[in-house]
Amino acid sequence: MSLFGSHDASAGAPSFPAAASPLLANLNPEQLAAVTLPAGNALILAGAGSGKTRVLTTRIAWLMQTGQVSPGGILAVTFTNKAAKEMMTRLTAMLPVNVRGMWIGTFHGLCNRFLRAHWKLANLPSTFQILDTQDQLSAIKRLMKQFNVDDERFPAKQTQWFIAGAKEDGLRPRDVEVRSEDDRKKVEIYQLYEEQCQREGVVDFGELMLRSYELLRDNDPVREHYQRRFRHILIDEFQDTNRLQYAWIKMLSGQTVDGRFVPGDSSVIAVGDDDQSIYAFRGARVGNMADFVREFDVQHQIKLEQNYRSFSNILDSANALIGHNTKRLGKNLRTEQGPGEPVRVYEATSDFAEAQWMVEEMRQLARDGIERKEMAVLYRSNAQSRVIETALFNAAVPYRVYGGLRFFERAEIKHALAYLRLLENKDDDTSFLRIVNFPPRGIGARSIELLQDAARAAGHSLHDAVSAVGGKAGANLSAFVAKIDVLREQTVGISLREIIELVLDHSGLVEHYKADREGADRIENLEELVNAAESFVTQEGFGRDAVALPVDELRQSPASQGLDPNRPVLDEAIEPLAPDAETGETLSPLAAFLTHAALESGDNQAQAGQDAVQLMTVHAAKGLEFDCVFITGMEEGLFPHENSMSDFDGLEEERRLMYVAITRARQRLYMSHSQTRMLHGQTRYNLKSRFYDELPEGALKWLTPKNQGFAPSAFGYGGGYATSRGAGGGSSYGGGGFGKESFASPPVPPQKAAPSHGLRSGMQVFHNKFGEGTVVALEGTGDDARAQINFPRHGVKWLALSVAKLTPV
DNA sequence: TTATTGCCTATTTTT
DNA sequence: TAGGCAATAA
Repeated sequence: MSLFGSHDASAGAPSFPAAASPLLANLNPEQLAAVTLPAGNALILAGAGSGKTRVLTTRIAWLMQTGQVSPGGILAVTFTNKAAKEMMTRLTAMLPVNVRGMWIGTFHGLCNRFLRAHWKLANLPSTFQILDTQDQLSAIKRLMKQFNVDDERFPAKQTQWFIAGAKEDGLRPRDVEVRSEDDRKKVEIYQLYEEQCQREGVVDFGELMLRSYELLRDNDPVREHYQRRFRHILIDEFQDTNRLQYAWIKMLSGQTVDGRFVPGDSSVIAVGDDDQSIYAFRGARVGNMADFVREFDVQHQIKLEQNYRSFSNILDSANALIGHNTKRLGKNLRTEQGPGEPVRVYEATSDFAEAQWMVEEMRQLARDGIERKEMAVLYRSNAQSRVIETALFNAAVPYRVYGGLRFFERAEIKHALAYLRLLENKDDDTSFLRIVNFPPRGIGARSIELLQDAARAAGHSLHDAVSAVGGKAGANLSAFVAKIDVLREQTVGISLREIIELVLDHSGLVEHYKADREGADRIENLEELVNAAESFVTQEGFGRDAVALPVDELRQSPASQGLDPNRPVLDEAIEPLAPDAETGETLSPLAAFLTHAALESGDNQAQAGQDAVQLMTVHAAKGLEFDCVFITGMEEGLFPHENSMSDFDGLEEERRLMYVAITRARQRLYMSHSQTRMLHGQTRYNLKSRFYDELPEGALKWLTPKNQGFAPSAFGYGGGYATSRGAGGGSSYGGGGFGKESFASPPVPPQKAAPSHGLRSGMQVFHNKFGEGTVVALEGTGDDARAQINFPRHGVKWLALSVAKLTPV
């Protein structure tokens, strides 16, 4: 196996001369090698800021331009809709190709498209709806109530996690290993949930993947068709794939013979960065990268290590930090840019002071001509944003917080969508229940219970069981169902926009929110929904994701794609596979829009485009870059997060997270921590993050004196703090070429007296019964003071300091 | 049936 | 501290 490192990148000599295409201009040797890889499976290890997306799109364009594949022969998978869109935009800019007909999208988007085309074989109704996480949870809650499952013992959230996890591992209820009574119960609920979904014609996210995986697995003609068709498969963010996604890729690109996977004729290119794997907590398996190399008999591995984003002080910090991880494929970023500014480190006395300092620093940066949208504040957990927001708000600095509710997740939008979904699929009980009594129309819990009983008895959906309920409840319910049915009839033959306007008018939603004095925003959002639908119809040609491919598109000629017709296209001879076309080949605009809404939850904040400081979690920052980055809350227990500190893998993931945070910065990087912090309404005293110790001293500049950590002799606490700005501290600012240094408000001594117990997190203590342990967290003062201590032998415990006898070691 | 109070919990998140 | 959710009173 040849390893194309930085020095012998040309060993991956393209079979097509580089000069032949302007596409290949300005690629570095590694990038060029990756773009022009010969057919075969390959792994591209793409470091942060190494031009990964460019390589990926150029590869696709090059393959098509050189006639090695037609647009229909490409399968490109990304993790987010944003990435897919970006890829299509860039591709369009490179080649006059109809990207809409191409199979470029997220795993879920592509699976949806596949299932829409083969709904019958997949045993789904043609109108199947997609449950998002919220819908799934409420479906599970409903089911558990119906079957009287003890929700103390089996919290709905946990059950949801169990089901989603099983599906991600490709396990149906009968495949799940049962090792306890609780397991048995959970599997039983899983089974019931599946039956409920099937009855209602809905699929959750995991089901989209699993169902299409199984269809490929069990249906030879279908599998063989797609295997022949997708000659080039490219997967982005491979380190984030889960077991099922990996199995899905295998299914599309080879066979398993005698339990052993044998790669097929297609070329699979996996692009990823194990150092940026930060989603293990939700099922991502970095191990897929190593498995891929082994199982796909990878002949070519290329490392993209040239970084085009950051100065070397920043990169050196990132490299040094991630070097402390043991489980790595191995990679080192380098840059041709100079050292740049040092990484600035600041210790504040309180989270409030930390935010204050940051605001001042930002003002200075702004005066130096940095745009606010080029400044980002990163934090480990969302709760940390509050103080920062307050400080920014008080200083009248515009800011934008990422995270929180997205457009299609808002309650009013979900209500409106529920009406629309019910028009499309009357059996969707989740949607039915969401709106039977919203706006309130006198249908309470009792009526709904009656209806559910009737539905269960008759084996009907709630919609169909209404006639079986008598009395006043029945009358109300009938009125509701009649309203829906009338709406459905009225929507025939009118545009999507008109359908939505009709529903908004007749559902009473708008009226309801008008009566609410805080409903103005919600009405605005509902109006925005009309706009969203409108632009969906016009821009997206409704339903790139949702529409089953017209048969013709499967065999577009190169000429019709705007490509050079003289180039040989190798896969033209594939017989098209007709979609299950019973109800026509395309979905109605409404159905397509609903799919779009479920698969793409939309932006989380509308006021984009404004020049505002960007606030987000480190996770949310992945894939983004900024001129200036502040990493805040660099404290033990926060970053690394306390819940991750106990096990080795958890800590390594925290370190990767830190690595992601550092590599977001182009020019300037700040890190800060605080001596005290309000968390959950209590003051905590955290030690500064261990990650500081893993950074190269030479790349850092401490704006406040570097605290020596906590010397046992200073057990009386507070030793360093009040004086932390002491002699000569923090004032040695070299004014770099970046602008003037600023140091606005010096740290203020803590307002509150230091706690008398003198413990600090990170300290080693001794307990008579539990032995030696490490202080993880502290809270409260006086008699209420408690310490959370990790005892290697007894686990993590909270101890009241007024009771427990602890001695420092 | 609806409004209110009180309790509980509290990483990271895309599809 | 604050938000979400469920039991409780009107």
